[in-house]
Amino acid sequence: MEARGQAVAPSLIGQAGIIDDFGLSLGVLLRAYHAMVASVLEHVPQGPRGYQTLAAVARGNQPSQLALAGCLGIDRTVMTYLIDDLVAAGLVERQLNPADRRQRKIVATPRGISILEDAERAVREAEDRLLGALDRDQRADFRALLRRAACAVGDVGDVGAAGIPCAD
Amino acid sequence: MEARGQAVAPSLIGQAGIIDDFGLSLGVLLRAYHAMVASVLEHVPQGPRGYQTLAAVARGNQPSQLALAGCLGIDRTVMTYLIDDLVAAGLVERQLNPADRRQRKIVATPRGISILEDAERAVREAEDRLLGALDRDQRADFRALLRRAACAVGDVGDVGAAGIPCAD
DNA sequence: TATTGTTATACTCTATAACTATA
DNA sequence: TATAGTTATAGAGTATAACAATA
Repeated sequence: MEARGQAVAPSLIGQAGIIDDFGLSLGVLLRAYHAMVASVLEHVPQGPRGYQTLAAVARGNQPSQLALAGCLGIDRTVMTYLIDDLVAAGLVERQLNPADRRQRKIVATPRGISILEDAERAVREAEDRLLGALDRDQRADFRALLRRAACAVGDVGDVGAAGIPCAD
Repeated sequence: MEARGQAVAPSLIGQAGIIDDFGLSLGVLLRAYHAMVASVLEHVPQGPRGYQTLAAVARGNQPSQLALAGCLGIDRTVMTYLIDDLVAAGLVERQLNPADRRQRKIVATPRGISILEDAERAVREAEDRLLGALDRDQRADFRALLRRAACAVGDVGDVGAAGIPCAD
């Protein structure tokens, strides 16, 4: 509802040497990703973030909410609300760790697993639509390069020494 | 200051089949980008966003704040504050368009151009550090694929018909 | 009547601090 | 004393609505 006349130009990204900014492209792509997967994640609370958390719960093996928050790069206070919503939706459960009763181990319910599997398919399709300008090989290349780059930056900083190395 | 013991794992991204999420990788990379360039853009108000706006002002030729906002994908109300700060820093000026006195054409000052040129070099170096896990050819590939993908999503929706086609 | 720019307001997301319980 | 989790509060960032000036 914004670009009506000819006054408002479309994105300048990629327009032959006018503006070709890496950060802007990254931001545009992430925003478009959020918009696209949001419409596909109606059964998952908190959209992409809830989906990523559910996937980390089901596919990973994190012993606590804190560990979960750490590996997703979000705050532990945010994780509380996130888990609250996932529990309310019946997708995960909080289990007390008998060995250390301060920790809550988050496990996916059967329903959570089922929803996740559907969501993974739908998200994958949305991603391919998002990368529609690239052909199959280019999409695969882009995914691989993105993964490698993100993996490397995820390892910098305070982790590293004690950290599990990024299996490339 | 978070991962001390062995309880908190580093990012799960890329860890051999545990979690390999496109959206998570994109988010991680953008956050790291923001952190990296922020430390490099001390002379540019509003960090990456101010930098992108300054670049759009200097490199593009947008007739109004609204056009500027449109091509950067931000709200016109945000653009007002952004321009306010860039003007206060002496990097751009508001010029009234005599042909349509509702519009303000934003132009870069000599100081703005100078700051921009320095910033562009510094940002480029920061980007290469960010993509340090990729070699030279891979970085070039990644930049090109990212640009093409972002360009395509930037063109969808309300623009398109009236829009300038994305010069690929 | 519609559009540009501004201002004020509200809403969302995230970060900080304080608290409880466990160790 | 330190850590896991929760809650409350505050701060960014962003979106919505109302307004003045101009077309």
